[in-house]
Amino acid sequence: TQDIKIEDHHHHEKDNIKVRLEDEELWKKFSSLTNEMIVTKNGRRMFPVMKVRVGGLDENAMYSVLLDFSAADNHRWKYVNGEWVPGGKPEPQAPPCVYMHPDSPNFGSHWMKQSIGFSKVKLTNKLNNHNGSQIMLHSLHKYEPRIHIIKVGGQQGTQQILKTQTFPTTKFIAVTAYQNEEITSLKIKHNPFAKAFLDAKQREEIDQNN
Amino acid sequence: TQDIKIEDHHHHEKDNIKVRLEDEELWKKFSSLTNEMIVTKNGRRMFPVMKVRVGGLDENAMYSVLLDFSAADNHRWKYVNGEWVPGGKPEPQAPPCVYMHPDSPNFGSHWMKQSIGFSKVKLTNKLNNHNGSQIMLHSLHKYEPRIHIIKVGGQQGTQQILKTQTFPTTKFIAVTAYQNEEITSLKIKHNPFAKAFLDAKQREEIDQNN
DNA sequence: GACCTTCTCACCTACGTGTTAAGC
DNA sequence: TCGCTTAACACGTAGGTGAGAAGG
Repeated sequence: TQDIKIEDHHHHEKDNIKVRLEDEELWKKFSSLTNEMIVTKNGRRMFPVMKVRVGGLDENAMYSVLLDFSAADNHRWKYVNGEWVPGGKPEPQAPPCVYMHPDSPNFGSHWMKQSIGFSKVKLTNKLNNHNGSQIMLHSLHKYEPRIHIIKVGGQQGTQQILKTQTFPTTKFIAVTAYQNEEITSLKIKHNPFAKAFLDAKQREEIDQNN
Repeated sequence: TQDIKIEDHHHHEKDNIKVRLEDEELWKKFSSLTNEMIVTKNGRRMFPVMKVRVGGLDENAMYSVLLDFSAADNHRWKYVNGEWVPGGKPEPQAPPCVYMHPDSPNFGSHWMKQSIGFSKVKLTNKLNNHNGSQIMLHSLHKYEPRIHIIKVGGQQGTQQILKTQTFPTTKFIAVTAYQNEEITSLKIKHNPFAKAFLDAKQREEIDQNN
């Protein structure tokens, strides 16, 4: 029966690959308010950061891990009266570019020994000639991040998508400036780089409660 | 005749690999004074930074690039009367650890498209349990940096050293504090992270000239 | 004492934040 | 005007320097 298990494992390699989102509680806080991500000319990091844990890879095989953003719909969105509402006309979506995790390519053992963070990816609203760290998105459109696991071939350089995983709680609307103040407060509260605004915001909230 | 060339290329793959040092003029300035590198408990970066340009790899094959430090001799060195002199007894050298460039493993095309810098490697005088970014050296011993090109095998995970290159101008003595003031001045002059001391030192030099 | 090592420090580099005012 | 975008800015994180005093 052990032989059968091993054979089974090899025949269904793809099915055994698991991709789990980390920090899901944090993502849910943002998601429940409709998450927003800033896009700038030079590119802005995501917060929260996409972070996944991968299992089921062959320790000695070579993989790349990719991140991209699928258009959640074709609408343009608008923030009116404290609510996000879809705009009028569906627009054709440009083909989404893809971000390759900087550790790529690497062995299955590398990808599985610790969680894989995408802190370095930058979201932009300009078509940049720059490096591969920037992904172009359309402002005021909704996106859903996706992780792809790719098997890196041997000498012939072939690449094959083994697994694609989406994460509904990580959906967001790209913006050039935050629309929902509650999103701003959550970002300031949890992102260490925004600590400069933490005390000020906290004081405001306290003042409002008095 | 073209077929012969291609065959020849494959038979002598190793011989075609070239590893060239960058910033050699800068290295020479330090080398002419006998270069020193600080080692600390937590690890200190090198300055100048080892930076090489590699050619002659197979674009689609997978390689890792390694850095280590061979003992230039078995002596302990001493700085007396403004000169480095070898100490008395030759000592057995511990096996040198090796630092793997963080882009490893990667395709030949990746390694060849731009120069490969080792800015992140840290030199330490303690056996650290830490990560793989630190290399342990013995203080007051002389070392010569080496670059290794390793071919990463396919499924079986084999690794084979294809090329080892040393760079005489990058030799240095590991120290816990700079001995030669001229080395200190050169480091301050060229390392951006030491800019805090640039003005002070410059003023001193100017004062000495008056 | 002489020599070498360790620790703390001020001062940088490098760059990630939301804010705000100006631009379109 | 209104809606959206841009650029300059103050204020953080994160960490790389040699100096200098203290330790061994």
